Amino acid sequence: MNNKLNKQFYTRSNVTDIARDLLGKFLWTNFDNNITVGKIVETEAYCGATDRACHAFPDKRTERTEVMFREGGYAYIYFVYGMHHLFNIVTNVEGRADAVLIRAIEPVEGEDIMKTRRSVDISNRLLTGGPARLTKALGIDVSHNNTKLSSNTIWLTDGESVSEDQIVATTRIGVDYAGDDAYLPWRYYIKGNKYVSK
DNA sequence: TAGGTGATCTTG
DNA sequence: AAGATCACCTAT
Repeated sequence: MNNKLNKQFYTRSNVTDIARDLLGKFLWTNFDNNITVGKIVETEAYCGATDRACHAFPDKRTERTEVMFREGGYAYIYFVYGMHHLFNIVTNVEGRADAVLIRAIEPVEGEDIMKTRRSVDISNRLLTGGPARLTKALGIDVSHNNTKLSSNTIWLTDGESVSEDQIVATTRIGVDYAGDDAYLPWRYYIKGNKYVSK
């Protein structure tokens, strides 16, 4: 359960498969010997070639989206609303701009460090449920953009297996600008998990 | 439910 | 060069 996910996992071509498979996986960070670990419980898939909700649509290379065109297994982190850092996992082969947004984790290790970073003293959804809450809890910000996810600062491991009947697929959050693509059921979460965002 | 906050992309 | 927009959170 602590095996690092390998390149074969990240470079598969179907981003929605990867978004589902990421549920239950463990996301680790180690900054200045502060180790924090969360179980991924909510994800969203984005596809640069076909999906209007994706920053890289339609295969548009800009300074910001360049990392999404790399081969799978890198971090795409961007800054929004003047204050929030959102963490994505780049997938597919080089030249295909797909990514999975991590929307919620459940604390596994280092919960006290997470509380300190978040400046709260709570042990519920408000600690790590929500894409900006989890990056803050894990100490991730845009300076970690482009990090290879087999590094020793940010990485993923096998975690816990999640069966198909525990997975809910529904529409993505905050993508109303995407026209019909806003209705794609590309948000996935573990049914009943308390850390899933609202 | 509204306001905060700044990078990014378009000319709204 | 300026203005709208934004894969959100917090406190009212």
